[in-house]
Amino acid sequence: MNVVTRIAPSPTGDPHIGTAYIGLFNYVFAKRHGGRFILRIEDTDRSRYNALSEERILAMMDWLGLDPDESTAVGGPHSPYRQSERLDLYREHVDRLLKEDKAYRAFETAEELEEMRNEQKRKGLDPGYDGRSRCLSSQESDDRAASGEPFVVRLKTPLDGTTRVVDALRGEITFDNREVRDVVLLKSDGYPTYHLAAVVDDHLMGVTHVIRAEEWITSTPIHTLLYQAFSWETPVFVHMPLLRNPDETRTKLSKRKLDTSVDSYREQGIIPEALLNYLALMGWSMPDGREFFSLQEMIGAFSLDRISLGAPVFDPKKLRFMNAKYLRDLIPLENLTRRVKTLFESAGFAWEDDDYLLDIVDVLRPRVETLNDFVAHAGYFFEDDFSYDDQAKKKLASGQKYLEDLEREFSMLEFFDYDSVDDLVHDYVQEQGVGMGKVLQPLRAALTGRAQAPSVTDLLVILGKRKVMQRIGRALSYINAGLPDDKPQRPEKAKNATKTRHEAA
RNA sequence: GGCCCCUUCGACUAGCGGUUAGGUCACCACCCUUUCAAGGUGGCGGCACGAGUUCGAAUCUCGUAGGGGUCACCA
Repeated sequence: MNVVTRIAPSPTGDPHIGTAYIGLFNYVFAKRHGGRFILRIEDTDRSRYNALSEERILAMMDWLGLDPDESTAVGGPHSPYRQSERLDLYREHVDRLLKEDKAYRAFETAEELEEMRNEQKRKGLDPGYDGRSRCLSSQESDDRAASGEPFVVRLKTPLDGTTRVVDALRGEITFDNREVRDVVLLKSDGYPTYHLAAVVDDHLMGVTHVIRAEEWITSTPIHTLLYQAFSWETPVFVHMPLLRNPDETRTKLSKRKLDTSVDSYREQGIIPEALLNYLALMGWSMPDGREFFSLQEMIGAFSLDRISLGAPVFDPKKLRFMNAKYLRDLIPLENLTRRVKTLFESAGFAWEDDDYLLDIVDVLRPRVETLNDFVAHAGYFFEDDFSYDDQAKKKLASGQKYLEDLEREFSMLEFFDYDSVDDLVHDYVQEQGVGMGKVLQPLRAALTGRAQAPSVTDLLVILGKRKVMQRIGRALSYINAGLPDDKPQRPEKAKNATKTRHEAA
């Protein structure tokens, strides 16, 4: 079987985590079977339509590396891939259902429907369209439509019996047809609803496997009935468990409870490899239990029977952990440095030699969780006029003598390579007869303005003799000036703080 | 509320009749250590409940409870 899957996002706002999640599984399933993966834009809701959204969804997929074989961007044999451009197709199919008496026009206004629901509520009945327009004669229906009266087209669902749907993960699910309402297929504005558009497009585009979120299970009988009405073969339905909010409610992922925008994770410095890997773990596991694997490895090992049906809670903490693991262990240094370089550039950092970056990234990577952390931690590698934080000041206060000695010692050191520097420092500490920390912590503070930073030897070597001498000198004059408080007491804003920081230098 | 789906440590999960119920995150302790990390070792902690099937159930069946989804001219 030639497998075809699709993802059908609605362009209504920020690219959603859930779209990435379902996209991943559709992509992987298709690739696993040598099939095609389609991205179709479901823009049939004009009221929620967001013009920028489609582009951002495409960009998200591109960033994740889930490249569709067919889409609004790359085209394909079933163009167009934007539902708003396929209106004639839906109209055509609705006409067919109308002609075959499998659907009917309904002329109720929004107010009438509202009233109907209120009455149902009063009587304690289940709410839902009661089929009141079913009995309209075709003559009356045609006349009223011809006269320009607005109408919708509804599916004529069976009044009794059951509809069986098969979910590949759950088996057969049976619905009583009385539970299935005469849903709207075509809205009064001429746009199709999801039900009609998805079924028509999935069929026309040759979709063989519909992998979507669990929330669609209860509308699957509608789709099954539609396939039957058209005498089309139904695709295989696979309903993935719904991602849940990390709070106590356990409701489906919502932007009010969690940041669900993929763009936002990207901006935070989460890398696509990590996000994809984390999402893969939501409901699926590798046969060998490995938790870290690439998209390619997932494709190589994927099977539906390893999907678990429990509702997975999206845990940003573990996502960050996985991201950190990728940054420190899994991404090759050169590759990582390329990505960090861009961020350093936009942070306004300047450097002469890219090898400098390689060293910085190398020592910083065990200490970061996101790409952005590199920028937050690397300032002192690029700026000489940094301020000293409170802890650093304390270290400096107790280190004047050592810094003076080391300034002298370093100045006499001819080769500033790792071994020479390391030997010098160790010899010096030894001859002082004190703990390493006594000496190295003030030195670290002098070099970085912080009490927490990478190994001092690494810092010395990476910064190089010139900067080391300059920074020790600067720290000594700062100590001599009595460690002035470089933070203004006045509660004014950042502008002043920056200015004062420079003055402190 | 009706209907539908789901149920193993706090979270993600392995398990597919016989296991001291395994791993990962988080948390805690210890080790390493010039700080912070990283790393190493260990710990805490779970089969929702009740019947039944079986020599034997986390695993199969039924029921109960709990959670979620869905009941739009939104997807």
